[in-house]
Amino acid sequence: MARKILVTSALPYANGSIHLGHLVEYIQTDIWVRFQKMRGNECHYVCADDTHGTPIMLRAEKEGITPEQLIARVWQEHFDDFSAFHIAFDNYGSTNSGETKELAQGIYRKLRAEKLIETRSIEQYYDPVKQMFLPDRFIKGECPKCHAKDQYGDNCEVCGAAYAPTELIEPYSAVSGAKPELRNSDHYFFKLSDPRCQAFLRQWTKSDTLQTEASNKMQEWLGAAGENKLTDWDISRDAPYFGFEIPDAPGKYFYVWLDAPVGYMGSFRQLCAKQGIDFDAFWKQGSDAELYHFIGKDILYFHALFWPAMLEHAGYRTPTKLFAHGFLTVNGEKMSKSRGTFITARSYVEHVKNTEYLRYYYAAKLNGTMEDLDLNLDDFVAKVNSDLIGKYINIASRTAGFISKKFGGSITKFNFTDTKSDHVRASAGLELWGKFVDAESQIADSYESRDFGKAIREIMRLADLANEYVNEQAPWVLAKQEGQDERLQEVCTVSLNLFRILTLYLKPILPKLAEQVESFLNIEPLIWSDAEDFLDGKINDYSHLMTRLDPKLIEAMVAANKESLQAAAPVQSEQRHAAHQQNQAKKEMTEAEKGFEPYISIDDFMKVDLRVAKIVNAEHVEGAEKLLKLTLDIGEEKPRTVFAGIKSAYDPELLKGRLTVMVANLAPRKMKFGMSEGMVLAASGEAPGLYILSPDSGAQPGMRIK
RNA sequence: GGUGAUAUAGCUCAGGUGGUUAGAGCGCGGCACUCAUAAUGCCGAGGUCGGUGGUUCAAAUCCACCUAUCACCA
Repeated sequence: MARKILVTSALPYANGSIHLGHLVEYIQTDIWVRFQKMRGNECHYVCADDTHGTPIMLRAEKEGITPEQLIARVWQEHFDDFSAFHIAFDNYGSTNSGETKELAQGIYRKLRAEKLIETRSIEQYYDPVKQMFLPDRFIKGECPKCHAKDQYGDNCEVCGAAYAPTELIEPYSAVSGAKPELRNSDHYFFKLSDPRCQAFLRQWTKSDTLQTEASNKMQEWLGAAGENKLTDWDISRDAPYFGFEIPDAPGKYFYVWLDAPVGYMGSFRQLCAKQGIDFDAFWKQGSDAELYHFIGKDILYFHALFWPAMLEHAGYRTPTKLFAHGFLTVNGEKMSKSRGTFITARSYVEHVKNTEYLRYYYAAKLNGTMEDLDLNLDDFVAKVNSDLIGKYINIASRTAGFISKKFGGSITKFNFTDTKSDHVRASAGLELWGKFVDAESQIADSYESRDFGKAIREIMRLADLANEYVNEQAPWVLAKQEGQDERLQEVCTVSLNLFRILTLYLKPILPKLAEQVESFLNIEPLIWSDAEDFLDGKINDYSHLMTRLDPKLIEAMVAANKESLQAAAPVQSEQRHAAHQQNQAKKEMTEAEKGFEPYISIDDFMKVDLRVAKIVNAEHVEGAEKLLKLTLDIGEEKPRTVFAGIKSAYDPELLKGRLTVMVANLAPRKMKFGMSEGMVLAASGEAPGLYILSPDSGAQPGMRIK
């Protein structure tokens, strides 16, 4: 029975171009969807542009257009990019749609009725000139840690420190340049801390909906039962904001991350209207349809916590599974504008043109886990050329000519239900053909579990066998011999049938090429259940199906992306920025470390009780990555126990008996491995290396340092 | 600082539950072939399976520690 499946990819933000990193996900999803469709399942693939939020509003303003104009333009760009890579959405919508608005507001109303919405006054920076509240990324100032100028409000790009915007020194608005002031405003919160949400999520995240790695991470975020690690989620933003107004809350808008996933539903609703699909059959609670979200591991938080909690308590079904993938690296490193490896989809299309090369390479590397995926450009060229052209295409290329030239396009008519009869000469071929057919279920399993790399390894193994077969049969020899025509025709026919099955297996990855092959072989569009079919009738003349990838094209593409360095749009993803705000409340409470004061008084210094300490014992701590457990004698009756993060630099055996310096009046701190009653001082800097202090000879344990 | 993941030939990667000389593709060297828009086949060289220590008759595979990279959290 055909499965009913709804699939989504994450919504790209309408503030930037699609790049090769994005494409990992869309290509992965598209391959999976095409596979499901070839299998005869009812599978719908929807996506949309994510269009709301302050960045969109401000960018439109900067360009002198309305947000609607901006998102319409970007929508077209995104859509064109996806089309070029053969990403076949059944509907590509926008979160700025009537459908999404209605659904988002409906979900909100239900959550409110469930008493899961709460208002609370929060204080945040306000731009008095622009008259708007400022998101962290739009506040700049001096880093409180390293004092680098012009750093963003959430973290410092120079020293990497994370902090709250209120900690910035001399903050200013990145929008107007004005000095921001703290103001209060009522915000709406989704009560994720509610016991109902906690209980639901605890169960949901463990119920086989996530990859095991992802599930483990979720348990970390959820904490142990009763730990109440989840904080409420701030879902409102104050006007002016480009988004949907919150019902019964004038001037308040849904935070962009509230309506982004609802965009999946909105886009699907559009598809339902177009094709007469029953929306509720897919979304009502208890639906027997399958729902899968392909996402990057960076947005797991939203999809595994907020989203299912929203759906559950608004009366909808929750996702069947989340498929998270890793990030893309290029040549083993993060994509970099200065190295020219931050490559946009458009730039790839302009330089390389054939997008199926990339689909193939990504497929070869995808395995269904959250591991990062490396696009090694040299390997890319080598793999595409040898696998696709050298092995696969070559099978057709080296045999089709004989069929055209000698037999006018006619292939041998085998009766394959009768393989035992008189086809002795072709038996080697038939046996091989049987192997190809038998590989079907294993390849299907690999596709189903998103281990495309495994599928490709198997397919290429078969392609190798096909080439061996051609070599053994040597059709070029047969062609020169008298009276061997029938055999020649059979060998080429078998070869082309092998090629046909390989094409079928590769079709989810190479849909365009498969179409060309179908037209060359003069057959109907291949579907999965056709694996056992055999060519029948005439084929068309072979014309080259795919040419080798010239490494010069890659070089030119990298060079071109280097040049556009200046035009760099912010790489920072909206997701990260959004995820960050989630931790904001907690961070402010814990009052992160302040930057250094220019001067402190001697009294301030005297507050620190520094003592010479003798290390009487030092040992490894089981389960600790970086800690050593030290026992320190500072002349007290009982030695102190201190955990120090110096494992990387010191062998505990060699520390025993040494004198060092400790802070004796640091408040004791309970650590996972026990109570730490002070701290040992050590020097470290940018360079690797860690150095504890030693007093000059003669110092005695317990001496005060002042 | 904490947690987790990864580390296998020059490159990219496979290697359920520990068990004969550790695999593939590409690249490289040699040979063969010439049908195929230089594409194929055969043979070969290349690895202390990140390091150290341990468990075991036996470890790439299990354990501990160390190192490096990445991610998440603080």
